[in-house]
Amino acid sequence: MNSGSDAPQARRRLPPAARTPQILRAALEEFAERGYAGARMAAVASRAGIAKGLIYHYFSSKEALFQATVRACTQPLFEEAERHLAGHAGPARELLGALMRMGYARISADRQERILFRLIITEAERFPDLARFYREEMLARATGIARAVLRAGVAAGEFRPEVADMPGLAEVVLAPVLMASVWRMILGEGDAPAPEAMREAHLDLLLHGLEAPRAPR
Amino acid sequence: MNSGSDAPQARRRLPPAARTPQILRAALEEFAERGYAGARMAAVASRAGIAKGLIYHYFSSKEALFQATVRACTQPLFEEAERHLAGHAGPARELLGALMRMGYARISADRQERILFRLIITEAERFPDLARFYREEMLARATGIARAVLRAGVAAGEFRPEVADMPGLAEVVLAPVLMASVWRMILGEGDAPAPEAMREAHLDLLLHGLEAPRAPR
DNA sequence: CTGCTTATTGACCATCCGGTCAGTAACTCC
DNA sequence: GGAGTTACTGACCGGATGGTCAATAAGCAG
Repeated sequence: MNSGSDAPQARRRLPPAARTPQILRAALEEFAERGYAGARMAAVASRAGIAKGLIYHYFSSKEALFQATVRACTQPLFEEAERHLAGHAGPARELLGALMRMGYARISADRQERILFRLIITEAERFPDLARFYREEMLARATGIARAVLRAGVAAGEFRPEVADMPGLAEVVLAPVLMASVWRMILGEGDAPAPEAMREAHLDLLLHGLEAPRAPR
Repeated sequence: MNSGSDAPQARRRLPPAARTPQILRAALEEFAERGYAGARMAAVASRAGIAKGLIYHYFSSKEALFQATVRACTQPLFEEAERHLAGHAGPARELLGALMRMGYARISADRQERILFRLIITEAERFPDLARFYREEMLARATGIARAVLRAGVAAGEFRPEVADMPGLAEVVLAPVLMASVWRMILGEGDAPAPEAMREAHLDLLLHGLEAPRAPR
């Protein structure tokens, strides 16, 4: 099914640097489809086009494979947003709009990211390492970006001064994007609230809610 | 473990009307802790203080037990909010504040509700019935409440007229409450963003973002 | 080509788990 | 108290699954 392009047909020796990501990709698919408990090591092997035993040559157990899988996916997640943030010069409200478009677009396009999020939601309680990883490497990074935008807006006089360091505000600003993703996981593409509508409403609410009164237009 | 109060010590015959909720409660605990695939029927039986076979006297399979478990929990979920909505007379912004306090308080207090939500997130893709149930009985009800508040505010001249029927806005308004719940599931009580801070920031953002401008821009 | 290293295999094991069933006893009705 | 109903038990089964290991062969150095 998945193995059209990269599955070896016969026994084919590969250096670990090539085999490892192949296994991790297969594992992400399997964990995503079945959850941790439901995933079968034999199915991971089959998706990767290798024998089950080989997985244990690279990962000591199912749990080790799971942790490695989650970690391997978060690398490129925030890079784009952070690049955007660093390179932006214009008004904060445009930056906000651009980041919002990026966030909601990702929710629509990137199924792997939703899947990853669901895995974290599902398994964090059982794997404290995973919860810590989410908190430090994902949530903190995301709220950091939101806070930076808020502060930039205040510094430029676009936003009300109070919003610069209001506790909980970054999380509130972020939440609808994430919930759009969650709803799409639960209900599927057809029945979930439309991300574009949410994005427009979200942006409208934020701009009216954050903006300093009598904003120059 | 859980069976301090209602677990029978020896064979004790109970009418189905008493046994069924006992099994459902045990099942909720087990499903919540392990997910669908990870839950063991023997553990459900043990939590309920009965033999495994008895479960199959009441439910035909693991899946039937799961569906019944989810359905049994949603009854009282929205009743309070809807009662509040129907009985309110004052300004919409006070109604909004009251509903917000209620929502965030529930997230803090009611662990079962968070658990239920996670079960839905986790398993909806595999059980289309469950997704439909969530859409119709939970999300639609919740957005309905939010929309009613928005319309009431517009009707009273408190909110900008555009917000009465802006597509996606009800979902955006709702999202932070739900994300507060999700974060609490993932990170636990200690490390999740504080619901009180989120509530205050959320309310502040909403009131500024929804309110009709007093002075023309 | 020869021999060494190690990536790779697939049969195998022990265990666990959903589901069954034949038997048992608690409760009810007469 | 006797008979009938049915809630209840727990041993058991078949299949699935995480994990092991000895054999195998691909690639490489000489």
